[in-house]
Amino acid sequence: MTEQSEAARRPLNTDRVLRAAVALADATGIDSLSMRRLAQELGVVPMALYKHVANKEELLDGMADVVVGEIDPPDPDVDWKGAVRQRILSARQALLRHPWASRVIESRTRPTPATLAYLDSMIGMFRAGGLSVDLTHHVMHALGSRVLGFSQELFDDGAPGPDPDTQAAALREMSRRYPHIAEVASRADHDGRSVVGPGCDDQFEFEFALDLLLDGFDRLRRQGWSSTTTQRNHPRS
Amino acid sequence: MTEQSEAARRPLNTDRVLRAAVALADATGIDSLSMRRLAQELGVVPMALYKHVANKEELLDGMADVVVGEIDPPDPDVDWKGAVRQRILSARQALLRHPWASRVIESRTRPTPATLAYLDSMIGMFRAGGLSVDLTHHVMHALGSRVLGFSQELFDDGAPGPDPDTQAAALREMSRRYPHIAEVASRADHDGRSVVGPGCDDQFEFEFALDLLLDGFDRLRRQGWSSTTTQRNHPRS
DNA sequence: ACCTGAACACCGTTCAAGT
DNA sequence: ACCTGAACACCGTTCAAGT
Repeated sequence: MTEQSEAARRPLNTDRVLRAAVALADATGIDSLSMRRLAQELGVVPMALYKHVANKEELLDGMADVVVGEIDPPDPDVDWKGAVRQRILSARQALLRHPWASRVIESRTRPTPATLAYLDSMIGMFRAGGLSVDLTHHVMHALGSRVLGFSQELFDDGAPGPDPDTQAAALREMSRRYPHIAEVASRADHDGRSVVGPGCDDQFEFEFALDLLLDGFDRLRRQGWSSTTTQRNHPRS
Repeated sequence: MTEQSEAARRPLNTDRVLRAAVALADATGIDSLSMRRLAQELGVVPMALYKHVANKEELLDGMADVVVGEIDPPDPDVDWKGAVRQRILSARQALLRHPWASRVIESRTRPTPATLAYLDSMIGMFRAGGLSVDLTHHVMHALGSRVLGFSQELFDDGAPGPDPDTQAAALREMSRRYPHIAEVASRADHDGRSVVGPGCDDQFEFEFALDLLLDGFDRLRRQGWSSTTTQRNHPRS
């Protein structure tokens, strides 16, 4: 499209690569985003990209972080439920602005820094609202794909992992940077087993959310709920 | 792997192609499933596959249907809530057996026949349970990714669509085959506008489910809910 | 009429040769 | 030391040539 305009001659950096990739995916779809096409868009030889991103997966990681970074910070002047509600709706808007983003975020096998920061902050909102660590944990699972357009369970399955020492160091570093995630992750369950690591009983988490919804449906059924009696904040356009 | 064993010499048909594709994806992951690799597995030249599937997208459609076809039918001897619960947990198991399936199903731009049949039957369960057409509609949206591991909203955005006549004929055929879907899809909203087609207010549906969950969380918080007091049907293995 | 090998237009990434 | 063109090992799909 833009074939090496003057602007494209500026020296490359990771940020410029990422923003160009996001713009290209927005304009032409994620399927036509290739390293070669992106390089061409930047007026650069394909190999030049590999100095700023290790490979395509890392490019996609960075793109995911750009989108997650667009989510509004929490509003401190609202009660916890309202603040969580606003924030999740803001996340939804970010994903709607970049239709490719849900799929890219879902396909990440490791959480990216911006995603971790977002989750940490979200957990902090529940904790500040008075939810226990235990309840907050299951609540985060229950929101699941709703909180970001992806299921956290995808983050569990993974590579063999490094030796115990580096793992412990990584955990300390993680606790420092994301204290709320650490608090939830290190809770002990009622058997006394510590549940850092493999951790979550996915079947339990799935049923927790499923039953919350089914119970809610049943309550509405008994009340004779109808959408016509519900106020719509955002009328159909 | 198997290089044209005797079994592979049997004449090809769509079913055998699909089952081989599912087996290959199960064994080696969806990323290494290519037309060429699949052909090799079947002891066949790549072009031979194109007599049984039009292209790779159609292959993926067929694979999605194989997985959806594995979901158990509803149990007629259980109340609606229990039956829906069982069925969704069965869907979850099917997806867990084929880790690639969620992503493939999510990436379909058009619903496949088995998916439509599953959704139709699921809607029928809610209707039989006494939920109104209106409530059932929003309930299906609320379950969203939970009902199948994908967000139905993905089905909305799409191609230009054929001329009105064929469209009307397709709608009649659809009503005959999937009566419950038709009933929900053709409901009139309170403005009197008929909402076949573009139809759903996604923002409303998203908030409907979000608020059901948030209200549920708040209720549990007030009750001092703890996971240790909750019976786990499926203890951690 | 059917089948298929070769070819086309792409990929992501490696690597050795050039400056 | 840095940069990059060519090459490698793949893709999905078309198409014309062979039977």
